Amino acid sequence: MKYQAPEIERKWQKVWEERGLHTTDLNSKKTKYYALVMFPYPSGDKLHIGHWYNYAPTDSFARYMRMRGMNVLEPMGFDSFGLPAENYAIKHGVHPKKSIAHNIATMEQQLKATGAMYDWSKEVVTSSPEYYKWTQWMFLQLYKRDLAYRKQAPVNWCPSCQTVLANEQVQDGTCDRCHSQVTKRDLTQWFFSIRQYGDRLLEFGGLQWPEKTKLMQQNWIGRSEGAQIDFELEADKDNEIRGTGEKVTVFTTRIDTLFGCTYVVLAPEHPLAQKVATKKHRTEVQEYLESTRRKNDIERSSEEREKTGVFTGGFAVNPVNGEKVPVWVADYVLASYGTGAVMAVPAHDERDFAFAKKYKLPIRTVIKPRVGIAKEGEPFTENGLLLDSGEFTDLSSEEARMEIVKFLEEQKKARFTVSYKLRDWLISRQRYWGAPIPIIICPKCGDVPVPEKDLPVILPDDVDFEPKGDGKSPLASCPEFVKTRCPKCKGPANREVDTMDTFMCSSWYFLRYVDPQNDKAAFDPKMVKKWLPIDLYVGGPEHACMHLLYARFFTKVLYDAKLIPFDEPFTRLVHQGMITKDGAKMSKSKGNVVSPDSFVTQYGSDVFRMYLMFMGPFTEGGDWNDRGITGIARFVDRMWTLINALHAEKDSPELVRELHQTIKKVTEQIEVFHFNTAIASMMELLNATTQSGMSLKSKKLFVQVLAPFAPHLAEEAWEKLGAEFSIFETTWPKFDYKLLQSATFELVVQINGKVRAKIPAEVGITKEEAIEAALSQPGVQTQLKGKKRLKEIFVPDKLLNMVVGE
RNA sequence: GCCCAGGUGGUGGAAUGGCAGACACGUACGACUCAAAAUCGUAUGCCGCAAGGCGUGAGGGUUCAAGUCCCUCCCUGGGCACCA
Repeated sequence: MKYQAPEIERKWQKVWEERGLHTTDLNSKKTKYYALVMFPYPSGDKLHIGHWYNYAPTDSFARYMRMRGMNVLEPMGFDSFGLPAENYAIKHGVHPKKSIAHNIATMEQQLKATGAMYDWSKEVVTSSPEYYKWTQWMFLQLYKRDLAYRKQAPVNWCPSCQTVLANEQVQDGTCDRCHSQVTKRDLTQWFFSIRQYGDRLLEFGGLQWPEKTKLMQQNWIGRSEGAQIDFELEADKDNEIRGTGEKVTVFTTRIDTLFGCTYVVLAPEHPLAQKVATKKHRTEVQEYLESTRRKNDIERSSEEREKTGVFTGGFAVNPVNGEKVPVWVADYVLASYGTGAVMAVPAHDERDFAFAKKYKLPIRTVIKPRVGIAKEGEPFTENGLLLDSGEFTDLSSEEARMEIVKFLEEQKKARFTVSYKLRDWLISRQRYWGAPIPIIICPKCGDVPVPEKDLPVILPDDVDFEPKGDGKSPLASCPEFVKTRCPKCKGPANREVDTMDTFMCSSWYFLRYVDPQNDKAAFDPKMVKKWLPIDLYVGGPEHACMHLLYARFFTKVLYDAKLIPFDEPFTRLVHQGMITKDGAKMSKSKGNVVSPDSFVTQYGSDVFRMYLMFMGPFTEGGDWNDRGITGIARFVDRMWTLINALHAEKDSPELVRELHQTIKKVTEQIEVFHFNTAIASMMELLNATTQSGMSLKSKKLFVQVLAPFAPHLAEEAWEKLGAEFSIFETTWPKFDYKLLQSATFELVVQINGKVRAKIPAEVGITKEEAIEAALSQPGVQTQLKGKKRLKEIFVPDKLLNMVVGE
């Protein structure tokens, strides 16, 4: 009798829904377990293999936790604002509101067909006014805490998406959505001060996160300890510095090399770059500043490109020895990092060295290796001992870094500081499909936040949302939206027309799931206290330095505002791997997309999900292969045959041992997301029953263990075996250590580390007995002929290694 | 360039320092069948008729014993990239 997957799956999905099996009672006294997957954005209208690969195994884990007695919450929702949804709408000539409603409806049906136990009563859709009202409220909380500010700055601009991008959304100088080259624009934009949280975001105490992800965030935050040093600018009758007492502050991590500084470099955007230029050099400097402004990031940071720069004519004074050094402007110095100015030490820095060589600037060695000598013709960039450095000579780099700063600190010419690569989070977007920024710009009062009682600031429907290439938000062309009154002075004012980065929506959605219908608050603090932080969060590693960082930032801000009692949102984080086709990422443009639908129709969702889990370790992903799925299909059919076969009277001790080994293995492997080996052990157990069959009692245990992996099959089998609905309300089987023990084992006999015999032996035999047994083996005897026995290594109940020599 | 992760049969992959290749795909042969498919059974790392030998990217080392630990190098994937 073949297992009829489609019918049976439909049957149980209906029963589960009717009986409300997947509706989590948030007020239950049972221990809570919050299992969450990163919610999808409904930009296409279908679930692809990546969704399945992410969601199905996570659901299996959640089902397992449920059987472990936890009150599991597994919610689902849609991240429906943003560029992908908007671009889809533009392409299909539909209003995004319509297209996402359609796509969500389709995806909901497909998600239900996976058989996952999502609690749809807690669904969240971020583009609904009921939701984005609170996203805007979040903005106001940050604003209140002085963590949101508007500033004119050079920002990343994607000419194709017609919007600015956060630093995190630029990859290799291109837009992470459309891969167009990103250019720079000077715009006034809203930022969040995530940099202020740099140090706290570096802490991962107690979090079960992949080391790799923590490292990626640490590298992205890029904390460096160093010092700022002030170089006074030499007054020159020819420049604008004269009489102003201006100074250049540089940032360095290598204060120990200060005596080797032979020039100072300003970034082209540095405010002093023009001022310091003398009359003679002014034209040249101006031209250089112009030319760098025209270049994009790629051109500016290209490795092959030679460094360029110009001498300003100005000089700065090295505070440690009063030496006058020339001031240059060069675009190898970044305006956005440190102070936008550096002291150049060509002898001990690769970049300064290359620049000094090109422009024939002096190179002065002030650090020597502790042992040996430095290589000729290249900079020595490691720590060492100081040379020709006045009273600091002979100190180690480490000591000198402390001493020199202390010395200059007394004269107020230096101080210890910390720099971060992390930049503040730019959240303004010049696009239509997002939550409007709740700010009113009043000609009298300036930026005024929209009062909380006036939220949400509704995104108008009737707007020509297609970008017109003027770099302005489409909302700017909607006077009904723009024209408003200032909440303070009641005079006429304009609304901010930019919308918020979608990452704002996803930075707090996990709080909303536990109280999704609340129209008085973003969430009920009692519910959040009970249900968060999230026990398990599963999603792709590509979010390491975006969503995951932003969500941590938001959580810390809400914690500081005493709105929530925890400051880390995700206790355990797991990344799924990527499914490829012929080694390549699946994409519509490559035409190598594998659709789950036909496989689900043919084999059922149980088989499909189990195959995805069986392919390899969950975190590794893998290459899709049509053929392998038959292995799982056979397993399911044979399982079904076993269920329906006559129950054996009694199981052999070996089969009982095998059963308990399987329970143990599956339990252990599921905990660490090694679903592939868990399934393999169930296959072994099934293989062991082909001759003997299985007793009813054992079958039930077997089916329970299988349940998280093949929920429909298990529920049907549970019924077939005469047990009461639902298998998911039963308790996960325990394995019995006593039953795992065997009276005999196979003694492995090695000679000089090579296996020469395997002897059945009784558990607990002594070394002497083992040697005796080994010597009786003909194979061992041949190997020992003419050799001297030197010693034996005996591993009880496992192995005997005989070491022999001539 | 820097920082991670990884390299195991024809394929996906498995192995707390203790039998390399579990489990599965594929392949071959057999059973069933008029036949095919499906199913079931047997075999399947490589060389060799065999005894045996060789095998976890390469080369060294530690150890009674190394896929696993250490060193050097090569390759693949991911992240960062003029961050001073």
